[in-house]
Amino acid sequence: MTIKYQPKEFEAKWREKWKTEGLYGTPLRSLNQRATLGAGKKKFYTLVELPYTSGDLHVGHWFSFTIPDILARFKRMSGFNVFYPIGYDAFGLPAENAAIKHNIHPKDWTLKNVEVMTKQFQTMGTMLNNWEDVVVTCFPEYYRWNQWIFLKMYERGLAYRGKALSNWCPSCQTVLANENIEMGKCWRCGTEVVQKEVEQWFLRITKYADRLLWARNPQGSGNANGVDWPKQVQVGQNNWIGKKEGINITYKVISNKDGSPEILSQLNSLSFRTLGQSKSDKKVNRKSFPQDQLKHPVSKNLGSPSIKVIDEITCFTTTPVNFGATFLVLAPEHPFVKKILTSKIKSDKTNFEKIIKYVEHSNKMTEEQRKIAEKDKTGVFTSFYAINHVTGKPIPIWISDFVLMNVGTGAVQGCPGHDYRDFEFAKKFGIPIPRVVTGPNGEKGPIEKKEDVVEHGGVMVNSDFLNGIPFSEAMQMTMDYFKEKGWGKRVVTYHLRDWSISRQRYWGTPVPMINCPNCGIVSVPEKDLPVELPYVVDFMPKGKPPLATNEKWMNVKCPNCGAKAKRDPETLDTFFDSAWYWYRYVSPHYSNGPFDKLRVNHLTPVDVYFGGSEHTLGHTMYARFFTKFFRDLGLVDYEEFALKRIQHGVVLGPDGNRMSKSKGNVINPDDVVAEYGTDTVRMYLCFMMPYEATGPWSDKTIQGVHRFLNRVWRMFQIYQINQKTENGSQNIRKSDKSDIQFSRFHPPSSSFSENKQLIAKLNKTIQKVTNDIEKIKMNTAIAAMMEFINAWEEIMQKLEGKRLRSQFGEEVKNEVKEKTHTSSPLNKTGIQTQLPLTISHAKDFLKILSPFAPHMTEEIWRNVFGEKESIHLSEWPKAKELVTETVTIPVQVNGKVRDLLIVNSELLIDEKKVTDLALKSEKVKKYLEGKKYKIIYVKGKILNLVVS
RNA sequence: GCCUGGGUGGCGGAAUUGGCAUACGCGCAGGACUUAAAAUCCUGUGGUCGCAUAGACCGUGAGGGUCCGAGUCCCUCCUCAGGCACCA
Repeated sequence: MTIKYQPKEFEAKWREKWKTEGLYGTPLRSLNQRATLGAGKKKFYTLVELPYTSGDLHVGHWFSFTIPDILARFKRMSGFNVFYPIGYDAFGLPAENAAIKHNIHPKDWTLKNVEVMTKQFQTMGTMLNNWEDVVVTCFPEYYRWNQWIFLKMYERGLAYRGKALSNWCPSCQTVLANENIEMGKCWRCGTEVVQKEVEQWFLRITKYADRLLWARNPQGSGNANGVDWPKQVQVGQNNWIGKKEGINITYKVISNKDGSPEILSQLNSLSFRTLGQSKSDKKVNRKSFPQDQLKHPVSKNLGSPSIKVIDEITCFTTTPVNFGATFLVLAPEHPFVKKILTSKIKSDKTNFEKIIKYVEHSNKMTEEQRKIAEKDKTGVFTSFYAINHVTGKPIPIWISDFVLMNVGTGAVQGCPGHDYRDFEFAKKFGIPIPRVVTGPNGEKGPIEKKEDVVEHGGVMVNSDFLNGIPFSEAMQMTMDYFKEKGWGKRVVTYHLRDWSISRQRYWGTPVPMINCPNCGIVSVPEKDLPVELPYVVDFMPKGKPPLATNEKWMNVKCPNCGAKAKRDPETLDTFFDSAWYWYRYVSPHYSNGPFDKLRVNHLTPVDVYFGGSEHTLGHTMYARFFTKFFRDLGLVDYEEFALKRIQHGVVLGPDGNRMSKSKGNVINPDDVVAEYGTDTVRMYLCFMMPYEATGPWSDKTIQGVHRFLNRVWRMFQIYQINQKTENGSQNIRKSDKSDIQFSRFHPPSSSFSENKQLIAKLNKTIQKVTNDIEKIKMNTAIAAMMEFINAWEEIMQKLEGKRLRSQFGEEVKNEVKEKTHTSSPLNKTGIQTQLPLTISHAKDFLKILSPFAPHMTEEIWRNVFGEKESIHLSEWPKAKELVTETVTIPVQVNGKVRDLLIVNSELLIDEKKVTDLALKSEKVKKYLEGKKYKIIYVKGKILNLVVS
């Protein structure tokens, strides 16, 4: 062992040793042998989102795996049976893109990456413990169970064939992922991408919408659904599910008897009852509707010989402010629009031209583009009118792309006085904007500016029988009223849509279905699983899915009737693969089902699930969905698969930008490991920022933790108890001056003179580190250990200094100077160093550092202290409650700190004594000067004297 | 736009949840050791005014409020980052 901290000399050695000693062997094997799985230690399942097989491991992977590794190691030392596995998410588009671009088969590309990444992962020194049984989602052994799950869903009606809008390249004849669209054009051929309805497989996740909602725990523990997940996820998912209670209102669309739309003049000539006269502020009883008050002329008009009802349009709304509804807007894909386009319903000629143009234009835009609000509202008039039920007036029907077909009913009623979006639309197209709700200060004037719009709250006005009723109550009344009148139906809608899972791609799980000319869609029988992905296909897009190019694979016999049939050439979304993988981790080679129920019962739910915040809405929700489905199958007996979720941030490049090859700001972990060693990189990733934060890599700050490890390393040289130094300092290199300088802490023999203060500090540090690891605050845990080393060094220096002074008087300085010049100064002085910590104390400190710096601590543990068994199998130290003799109490006068009192612990209870002590202080006296004052004393914390 | 989370020294960030703001680290300045540099070690380091290791005042995005006491709680505003389903 050399004095200088040179991690390269031992890090690889220990990793090798740990492997041969089976230190991180998977606990799964022993599970098999155990008679009862529940016996023995408590389990702790630490899970990190499985990495995608992109090739190079980057420093972000280190970040996401190192922090959980520290928790896992800590838990193991604390007596848990820890399961900390890994696997690879191996299917997906990038593999196929690489294939297209570089002419490598996706499988070869992926497997090569698995190999490279595994090597890199292993230099991280994590205790990941399933390398022999690593799960790779592109192996048939794995995706076989994807297919099994799909079939189970199909059996239960949860998987179905449906249509959805997709990005479509008309030239390549294929569906494109968003990432394959550049400036609205296909990445390969540059053709303009359009939205096209494509038939595909869906999972009925909407059936689980209510179960996926996060409900606050009534006990107010902060937990929801019995588990501890970030609020960000709970709120985000609930918004995404978007449960809304409202009403579907059906409007009658009218035209002339001959079908021509120009009826406005006729309508105008009809007499309408004037509504909207305020009926005082008298409250209306909810229960009694003014059944007969609204005898407006609608029904009469509808009976008019010149007008007929040609269609109905249903609008969904949560806020039926219907006295203020002055128009309807349809999505460009709305069936009514289709009827106009196909001339089933004839609109005015000039409008017809405009409508065709408008719809064409909006088809080209992706939904995402359409959602970007705040741009100018656009739209065309259909030339038709609907009748507002409560005002009896005809209101124009428009088409606009701000209305999305798959939200609600694809048609909205415009109430411009109480909705900003409707207001803008009405303003732009000159549609009336009546006020039906008072403003925050009771305003009743006309609505002219955006600021006048009232979206929530207020009291109804100009609304006939609703006048004077508060907004939300009035909405409920309106809904009840419409329901009673048969004009609408109360409905619950969800923003969540069914999950489209089929991809017209090669590199994924084949959909285990067969299209038979006689029987239609037929499941592949369970016994025939897996439907293996054929190696030979043409994965250049040519108007059909790549799998369809392998005739041999495509042609099968129908399992039902034996007729010639075709396989489904589509593959499953990779989110399907990752929606249940942690169950497979538990029994990676199990062949009687997706997983071994017995093991799953023992090891799950997952105790902590680490991952990126980018999966707030996608992956984690699908994973929860699958868990609930598994519960319904009787495979698990809980609703939530992870008891706790922690989401990490991103390590940015040194320039503060996201790391990317093109920017040249990528930190390659291999490089930094070569420079500082694994332990330093691990420590730095913990120390640089909180786990949830996002921030830049710093080449400077990493040197700080390296220095820290260096100091720890050197400190432990004192405990070099196998007396190497007795035989001279042959291990000290003469050229290495810094080592020699350090050697003033390096005595030939030592005695212990325990320092109470330092031992109290050690216990505090153990406590702090223990708490911080539990809370995943690794940065402050390291800070605490740094503080401890600072204190330790300081005391060592004092001991050293004291002794030197007493022995050599004023010549200390020269002595020290001389020491640094000689190669074996200690022999010369023959100093006996007093150590403030015993070996067992020192070991405790080493233990709490070991999850962070596993290699260095192991080296010291075994080589300095001569331990036979790994430090990582040792027991986590327990902090002792040590009562410190004195406590510092700040004394404030009028809230400003004026002095610090050092008070004996026993006196803390006694307010009088503490106050008396404070009053003796000159610094405090000065501010009191015989004035009257009030005493506020918080025991053991602070004393505040308030002068009036 | 909506939602979520932030704004604290030159920088990354602490602060037992209302009790000494700036722990720990980086950087910087000075010193020791070196022919020199690197490395290492020591000292200092929020701002303003002081001969100052005397002291005073000001300081946690802005403004107001509650309180003996506010980075922390309340109100109004400014601002930044992330998310908003065929992306791993």
